[in-house]
Amino acid sequence: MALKLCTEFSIGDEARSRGVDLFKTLSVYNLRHWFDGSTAKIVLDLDIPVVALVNVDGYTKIFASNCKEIDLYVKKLLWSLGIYEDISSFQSIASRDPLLSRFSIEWSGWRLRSSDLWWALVIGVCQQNASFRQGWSMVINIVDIYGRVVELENNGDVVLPPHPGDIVRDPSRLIDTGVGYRAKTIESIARVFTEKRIPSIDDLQKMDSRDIEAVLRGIRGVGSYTARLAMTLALRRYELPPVDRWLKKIVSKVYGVDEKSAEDIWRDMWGMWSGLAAVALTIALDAAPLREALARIERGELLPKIDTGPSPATLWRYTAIVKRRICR
DNA sequence: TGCCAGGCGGGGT
DNA sequence: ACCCCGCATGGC
Repeated sequence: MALKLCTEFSIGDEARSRGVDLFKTLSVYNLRHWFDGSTAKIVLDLDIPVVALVNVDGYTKIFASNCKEIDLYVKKLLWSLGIYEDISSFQSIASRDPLLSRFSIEWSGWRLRSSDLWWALVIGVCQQNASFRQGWSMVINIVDIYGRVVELENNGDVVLPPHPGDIVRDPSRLIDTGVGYRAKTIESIARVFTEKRIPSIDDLQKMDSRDIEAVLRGIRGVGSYTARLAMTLALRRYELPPVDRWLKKIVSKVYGVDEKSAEDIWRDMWGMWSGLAAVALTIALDAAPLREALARIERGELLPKIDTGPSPATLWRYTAIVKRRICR
């Protein structure tokens, strides 16, 4: 399959005038498949498909098989980069926070780059009961095994994350990705999406956060953490934070509260930005495992490092972060 | 080597 | 409303 070049333009001025740092925005939580240090490949629609090439200088090309809805794609690109997201109130809360004040200044240009809802759920499931490294190695393996390469007119090619239909068609290969018992969950999510047993993104966006969470939790294997992470990553809905053991322990330690009330404290502090703040903290601490994260907080090391091995900020530099299983 | 890790659901109380 | 356990896999 080949996609046509529909349009090219620059978002550089727009990004600059809104204080958006495109390198940070494009590189964080990205993979080698979709970022090489200067250009990001952003999948705007997995069904059609639609792909944008965005350079860190802002120069952008949009590719699709059908260029009719180009205005919609441009809008979606700007939305997915968070260009128009006014995070000033997030930054003002962060400036008074012991964990994120430094991050919010040094990384003020970072915006969360949103992804497809189905894919965000897969990412969430891969983080369940696993370390950062293990979780992201699962994601990479899934792309390597199920991803589909499409050509971009005169601009090389791109590997698309698997379409849910690809998983439904042949779930057996999930075993080779190292997801273990999570395979069942990934498969049931894929089925929900292919059978359209879930409201459209537009309909979900009209719903209350609690209701969206309930819809996502209706999928077996998707609990509150995964549902909320997906809402954060795919819908830019941050009012319900994904609280895992990691965040719970850090919050209870740093703010001196019971682990049971960690979520309440976090939501009281961050309000509508709770989910974004949770993701920001993983960046600031390089997603270090709990013990190490607590030690870093103790030492006041609250900015991402570049030499700590795979981390949210450097993930894109790695092709594989753990050894791939040799298939029989 | 045997734990254990950014969850989850099912079963207990 | 809690608490507790098993669960695939890979890292240490």
